[in-house]
Amino acid sequence: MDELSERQMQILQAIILNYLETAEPVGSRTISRRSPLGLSSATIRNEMADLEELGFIQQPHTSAGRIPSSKGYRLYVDSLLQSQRVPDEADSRVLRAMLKNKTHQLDSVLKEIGELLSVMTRYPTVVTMPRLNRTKLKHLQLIPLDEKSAILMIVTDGNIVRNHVIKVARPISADEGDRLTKVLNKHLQGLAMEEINLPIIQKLRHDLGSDQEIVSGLLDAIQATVEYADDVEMYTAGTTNILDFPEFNDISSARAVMEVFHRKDEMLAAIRGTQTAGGRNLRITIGSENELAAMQDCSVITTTYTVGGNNIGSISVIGPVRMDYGKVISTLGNMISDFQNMLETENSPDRPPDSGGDSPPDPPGTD
Amino acid sequence: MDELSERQMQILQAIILNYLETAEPVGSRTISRRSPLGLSSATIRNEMADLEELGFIQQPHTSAGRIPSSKGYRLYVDSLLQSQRVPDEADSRVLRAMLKNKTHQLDSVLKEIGELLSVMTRYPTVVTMPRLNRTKLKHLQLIPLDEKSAILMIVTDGNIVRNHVIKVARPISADEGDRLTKVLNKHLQGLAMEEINLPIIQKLRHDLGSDQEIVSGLLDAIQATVEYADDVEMYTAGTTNILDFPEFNDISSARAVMEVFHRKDEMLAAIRGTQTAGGRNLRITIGSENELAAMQDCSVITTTYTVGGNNIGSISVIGPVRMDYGKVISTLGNMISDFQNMLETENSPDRPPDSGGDSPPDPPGTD
DNA sequence: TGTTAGCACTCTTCCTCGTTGAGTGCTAAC
DNA sequence: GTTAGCACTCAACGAGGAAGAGTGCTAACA
Repeated sequence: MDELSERQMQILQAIILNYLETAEPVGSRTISRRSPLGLSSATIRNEMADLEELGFIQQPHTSAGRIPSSKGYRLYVDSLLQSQRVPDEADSRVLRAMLKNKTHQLDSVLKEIGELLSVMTRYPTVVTMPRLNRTKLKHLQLIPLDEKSAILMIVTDGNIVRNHVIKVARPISADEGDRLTKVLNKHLQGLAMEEINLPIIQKLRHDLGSDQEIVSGLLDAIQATVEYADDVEMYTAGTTNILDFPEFNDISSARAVMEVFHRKDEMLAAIRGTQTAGGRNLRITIGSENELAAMQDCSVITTTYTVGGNNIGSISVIGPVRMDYGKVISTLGNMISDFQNMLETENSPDRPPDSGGDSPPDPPGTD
Repeated sequence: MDELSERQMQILQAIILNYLETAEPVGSRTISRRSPLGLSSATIRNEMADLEELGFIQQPHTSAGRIPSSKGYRLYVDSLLQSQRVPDEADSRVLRAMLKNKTHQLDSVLKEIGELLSVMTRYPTVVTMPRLNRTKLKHLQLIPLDEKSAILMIVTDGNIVRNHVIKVARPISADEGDRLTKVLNKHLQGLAMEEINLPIIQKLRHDLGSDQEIVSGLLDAIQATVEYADDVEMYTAGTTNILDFPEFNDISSARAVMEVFHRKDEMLAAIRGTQTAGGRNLRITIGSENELAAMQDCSVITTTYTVGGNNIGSISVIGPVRMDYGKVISTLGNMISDFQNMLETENSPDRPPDSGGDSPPDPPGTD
């Protein structure tokens, strides 16, 4: 019942390919002419009726051609995922050139990746910064600035840096800054953000000692960072690309989709909700598989990266359901492995960060 | 010739007010009925013919009512600007509450202001961060991080902080870090970014001395900051609000305008191109006064703020030409003066940093 | 039994065309 | 200077009809 015959698969595939191209319902005659099956339109019609009954395609109205359903796309995409991905050398080169020129600021690199990806695929993209709350604190430093302010700098694993300007009641001397820096590091270094709790803060407050006004400013800044770490930073790029597609040709749907793109919480939920595909670091949600009503006409392809072990962020491409899955899967797959490569050569061994990333870390999915 | 009679002014105003409300061409009968002038539609028609000849209103087609031209709006707006602005206490309170909760990070405050403004006015907003290239360097610090990296922190006037993670060929000791920090500050402190030139760099390189590999990493980071300072950071908020308005009801214009909103260079040009209105810190560009073709159906209202003297950024509201100028002018005007106030009390006299972190602004997505 | 030709039928899309109504400009009267 | 009246214009709307794409079904064929 769930098994399709070889011929049905071919017809389904033909319908999907044609529909991806034209955005118009596909008729039996078109398939009959275009596909190498050599069957008459009448035969195709019979098969189509079966495919429709099985839920793989649907008819917008009687006497129109067929369009793939989410279930149909799903089958298509899953079979696509099994095929071997071919690294695109041109794309890779563009990315590497970009990465090379960048200073090693993770957030700006990620922004660029989002932009690049949206230019390469012509779809909107969303990238999220690594979540900081599971990240270990690597270094803290208090830097006296002038009579009334100082900076608390917090560096986490993966060299992500956060600053807080603190107002201080009286000037802090360089020596005092060093002393406070030492105490801070002694208590907090190596802890994950989410491990910082009240008892630790209490002990810290005690050890920091004397000047309550300065100490509470410090603690406030730390607390702000910890709270902020729960938040996820997100960047979108190329959102207007979605308006290229005829399925968003009417204002109301265009509006709805643009609004979702800019609403952070919903966007994050949509990305997080993507289903894990067996084995590979690629999650795909197709059309009605999206929970969000406004996203039912979109598909989301998401991949994740890790920095310094376990704190992860994501890179997603969003397109109409009728998107070019093959292209996006390979482009995104190549990009993420290049990027992850960079992160790793960057963060551990001491090799010049130039090494050509030839083999992607994740082998093609089995099952 | 350029002088309008009192009656003409009243009619023009009536046309504009009606059009702002309905977005439909205004007929003579409407004015005759609605306005307190007590004139028949025929008389209004005669006056309208004159106003049209003078260029203040126009007809979309024969036998339609009149709509204001950019020239008409300009007259209206200029007269509006002369009237006294009434501070809106409610708005002010919202802003102050927001500013209070924020830590003193200029960029996040500005982002919030943009969001807030777009919620309050229901129009898209654009804020730009202060340009750094005229900003004086206040402090530099080199912080050794681990065996392979260090952080160069650069603080400018107005306490804007930039970090660069630098890869180093060998570990830097704390003492060496301090020494390099001292040299950096000696040469660069007090300079404006744009004043950093080759001779200064050369002297700096000489004084930094010994280890060429480390020094060149440092210099690269400084150069990157200087280059970056030329760039302007920009945030947009509420862009989809523009789609509420019937003038962007067709996809092509909606698309065009959304695209401009996300194209940084064009957006900055549009903001910079706004004309200065006499005396006040408010610049308004109306419809066809915009250079950019895609912006001819929009009006831009811009105001500027200054941080630490002369480095300035801007806050803009963008709406359809048919926007509620009165409301935006007063909202934006109030907001900028509150904000500027905050910046000044922040940067000179000493008040304790009022910490009131009770509720984070946006909780991450649930479930 | 699977495949195909033929045919009647269903819908959408597009064009045309008349109607309606808002609004104008002009003229003549007040 | 103001107003009533009237002929005229033009966009918007909807009905009606033709065109065309595509279907399902039936009957014939290999």
